[in-house]
Amino acid sequence: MSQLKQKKNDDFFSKVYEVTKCIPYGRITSYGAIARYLGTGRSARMVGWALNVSHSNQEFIPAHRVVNRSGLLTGKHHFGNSTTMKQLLENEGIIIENDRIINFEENFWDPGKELK
DNA sequence: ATTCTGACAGCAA
DNA sequence: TTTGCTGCCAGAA
Repeated sequence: MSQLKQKKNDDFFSKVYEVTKCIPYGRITSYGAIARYLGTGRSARMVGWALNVSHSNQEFIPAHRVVNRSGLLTGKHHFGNSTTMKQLLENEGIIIENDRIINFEENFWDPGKELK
């Protein structure tokens, strides 16, 4: 099955998926937090990139729980409809206004702190 | 092989 | 204060 194309366990991406899937219900985190947890440090962009390809993953990635450090739903447009991400988060008890999470710090979930 | 982009973050002016 | 530029790493053209 063309495993030749498969990288070595997706290394970086697999970690991003794992952490993202570990985000508890009603919790949210930031790209930088995940990137920092992965050890990539400031390459938070890669986290977003990984989530971008997360659609290729058969597993459901709660990418809607991942936002930028400002709590802004930057990638909402990637959920099909711009309102999908907002609906999902609100469904989990996250308060969103103007595509921004109001209780961001309250429900913030730090992988490096929670998972460790 | 080189160049550009990308769901960010940090720092400078 | 706000605005904008650079830096980060990895993948696609």
